[in-house]
Formats: sequence, C-alpha cells, structure tokens
Amino acid sequence: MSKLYSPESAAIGVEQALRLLEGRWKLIILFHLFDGKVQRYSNFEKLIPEISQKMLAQQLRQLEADGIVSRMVYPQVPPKVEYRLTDWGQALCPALDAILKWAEKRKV
Amino acid sequence: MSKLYSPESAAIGVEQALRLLEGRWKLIILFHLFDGKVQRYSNFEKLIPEISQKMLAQQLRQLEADGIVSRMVYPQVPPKVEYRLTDWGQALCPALDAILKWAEKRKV
DNA sequence: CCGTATCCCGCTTGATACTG
DNA sequence: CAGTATCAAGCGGGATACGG
Repeated sequence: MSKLYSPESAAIGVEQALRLLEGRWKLIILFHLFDGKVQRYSNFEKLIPEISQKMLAQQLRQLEADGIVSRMVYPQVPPKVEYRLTDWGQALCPALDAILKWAEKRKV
Repeated sequence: MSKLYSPESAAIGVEQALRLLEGRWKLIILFHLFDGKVQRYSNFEKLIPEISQKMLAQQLRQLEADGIVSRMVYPQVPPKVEYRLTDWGQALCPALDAILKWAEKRKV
C-alpha cells in the first residue's frame, strides 16, 4: 500500500470496477441473482447449460473474492451451497436493469 | 434469416447484447463517449494510454458494426475521424451511469 | 492523422475425468 | 451435490512495422 492516490483515482476506480465484471459468464451469472434471487450450483448449470463446471466454479469464486457474490455452505450430506448477491452486489441491480432495458431497445 | 425466434428470445437477446459489450476495452471506450461526447482516434490514444492501436481500431470497428458507435470521416488531409454514440448507444448511458455509481460505492 | 499487416505469446476457455 | 484436476486449443491481445 505504498502507492499514493492521485485526484484522478475515481476514474481508475471505474476501470478497476469494470475488470471485476469481465469474463464470459459473470454478467450472465449476476442476472440470475438479480433482485435478491438465491441460486444453488446445480441451478446455475440448468439456467446456463452452455457453461462448463470449471468456468462456473471459477467465475463464482472470482465474484466471491471480489465481494460481489456471497457463498453459503450448509454442512450436510449431500452438500448444499447457496449463492446470492452481497450488499455491494445488490448495488449492481440498477446497472443490470439498465442493461436489460438497453438490450430490449435493440429490437425496435 | 431462416431462423425462427422462440418465445424465449428476450432472454437470449440479453446474452447476445452482453456479448457486444465484451472485450477488454469496450466499456472504457464507451465511458469516454458518455453523455454525447465526441472523440477522435488520437483522443482515445491519449485518454487510454495503455491501449494499442490495434485494439483501439478493432474495438471501435466492432462497436461500429454492432450499431453502438458511429464513425464520421472527414475527407480532408490530414484525415479526421470522429466517433460518437448512436441513438442506441446513447441508450446505454443509464447503464454506464449506474456502473459508475456502483464503482463509487466500493470505497465506503 | 488514422489507421493495417504481420507475427507471436499466453491467458481464457473447453473437454474430460475424477472426488469428498 | 458441488465441486477439482489435468490437458489441450483458440483467440484475445501486445509489439512492431508499414501504408493512404
């Protein structure tokens, strides 16, 4: 943490934030957690059939590490794991909603 | 155009729309066109020093082909080319703004 | 000034198999 | 059910040089 922040640090923050959303599947995953929805691992596999297990696990781990998604493990057999948005992740909902609306305008 | 659209085409549309925004630099480029701003090629090179000419040109071409950015060439010497958002591209501004606000919340 | 062309590397992604 | 491990491939992306 020896690096000092310049007055332009806000702009840098945006680019850093964007990098957290990069990745072939992250936004798609987030759309399925939109609006407080809770998903299990196997749910995602059904919702996003094209994704491989590897990528699903990897992207979820990254989203978790970045504080966007929270992972809740129930210590039972068979295992049960739930994913939901963190508070900060919830703050993305307006953006997700705006992207949704934008996509719809394409058809017109 | 032989493919018929299923009732689920809306959901597919979102994923397709997301793919248009994929790429290391696209959203950063769009941020610099935010709110009706007009940029020249050389402007982008100053605004995004880390980007290579190849990637800048490539991402601009894709954004143009996808109908998000418009390219205006002034037939003069030396050449002058201006980039701005299309109408549909402008419709992305609320989303960009929401992402901006989201990024700012991280610091709290 | 505004790009292309070419070469090349490495990370992301995919396929498959295996496990607590 | 919810993941790892491993290997391989392809394309995104960087460096450099050249062109209208």
